[in-house]
Amino acid sequence: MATGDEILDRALALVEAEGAGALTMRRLAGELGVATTTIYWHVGNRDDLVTAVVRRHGERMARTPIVGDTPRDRVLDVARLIWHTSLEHREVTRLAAAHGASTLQARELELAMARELQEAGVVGTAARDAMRAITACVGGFLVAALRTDQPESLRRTAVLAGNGETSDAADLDPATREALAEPADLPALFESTLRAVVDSIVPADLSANAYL
Amino acid sequence: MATGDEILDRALALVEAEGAGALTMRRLAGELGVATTTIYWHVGNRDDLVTAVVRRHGERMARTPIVGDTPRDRVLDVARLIWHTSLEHREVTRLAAAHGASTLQARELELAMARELQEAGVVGTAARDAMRAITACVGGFLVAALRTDQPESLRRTAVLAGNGETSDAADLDPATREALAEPADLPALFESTLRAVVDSIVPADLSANAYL
DNA sequence: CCTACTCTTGGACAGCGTTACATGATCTCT
DNA sequence: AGAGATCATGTAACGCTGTCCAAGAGTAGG
Repeated sequence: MATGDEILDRALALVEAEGAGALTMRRLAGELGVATTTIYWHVGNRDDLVTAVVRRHGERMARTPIVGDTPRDRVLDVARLIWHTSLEHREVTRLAAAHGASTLQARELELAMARELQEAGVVGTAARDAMRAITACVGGFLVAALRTDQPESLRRTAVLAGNGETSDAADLDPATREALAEPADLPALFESTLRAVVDSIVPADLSANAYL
Repeated sequence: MATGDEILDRALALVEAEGAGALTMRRLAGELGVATTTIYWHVGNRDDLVTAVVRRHGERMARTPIVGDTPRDRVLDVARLIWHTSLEHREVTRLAAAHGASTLQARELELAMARELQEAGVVGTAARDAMRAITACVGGFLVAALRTDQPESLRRTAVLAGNGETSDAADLDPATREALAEPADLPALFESTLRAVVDSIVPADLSANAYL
């Protein structure tokens, strides 16, 4: 009746619809009209469940074609793709992050990035280091972006504006203080930072295949 | 008997000694030789507790003096300081991350960074954007570094090496495949990426105060 | 003395992941 | 066709979690 695939699909739908916190064994079982233990039989642990859900989602994420004229452009595109899809399915992203399985979520896309790097002439340990640096940045911006829909008190704007003891930031330029109190344009910031990082790895010269 | 400060100190010690997962209301109460409800009376929610613990730790983090000849060097130093101290107290970092309170943890140091940026001539929204970009990268590398002490199966090396279905990565250069299977030198990678990001914001020319 | 306030406690509630065990269904082999 | 193994599910419990309520101690002040 309830195959492993059905369970995973339902779990994914549940997460997307009601947030990562809604994925509990009992809840999922109820959703499927089945006993909790059935999930254990088919999928295993909750850890296994989450891992499987994240992996499945990661495979779906990688179905978007990668565009760009030069290999370097395509590397950038993969990074943007991770950023976009992760934000689009933010609840799954949150689940993956809480589980420490973000790498699993982006696995397919990271491999795609490795392929594009290879076309750009970056292979071996250099390719690995490039990927780690780029994905680290993407990940960092992602957690920053995901903090956007959090209780106000923990948002960067509130924390840095210095609620309560305002004395800390007293020696800052008023313009800076004011700027810190309102949110930044994270997508734009992501784009420019990403370019800086990629440039430091895949120089723009190489993008035209001049040296290949 | 049990003041709020004592509770927070004990909680912090507990987290540092036995990990973020050990911070439970009952456990902490037992540690203090006190009923669980006492914590609620003094500190409040568990959310409040974690927030307070992270904030307290954040204040302690900011006691290290910032060094560097030029403002730009000091910006770099603050970023490295966040990186170092967060790794040194990784359990608190983990707790903060799980709580979405990383900003709170690094608040004091981020403000210090704002001060150094100001000295480098970066103010207003430019300063805010610079901080966000830098801290996003630091945060990204941190979550990557913290993944190091995770169960093997979720580590990047294992995930990307493609356990199970090895077909996915088949079209990659063997050298790249091999490199992906073993860990990168994250601290070195962090350093170079950080420099790239900071350079894109605070040009090295400015570091000598030539334009100020 | 009695009241008011601060602090602490024990005991409960609902929810969580997980397991041992029993039950029925399905299939296979003789 | 009947016996037995395997698969698939259900019941009920264990220990853990955060949280809250009512009630009790202790200590001041009128």
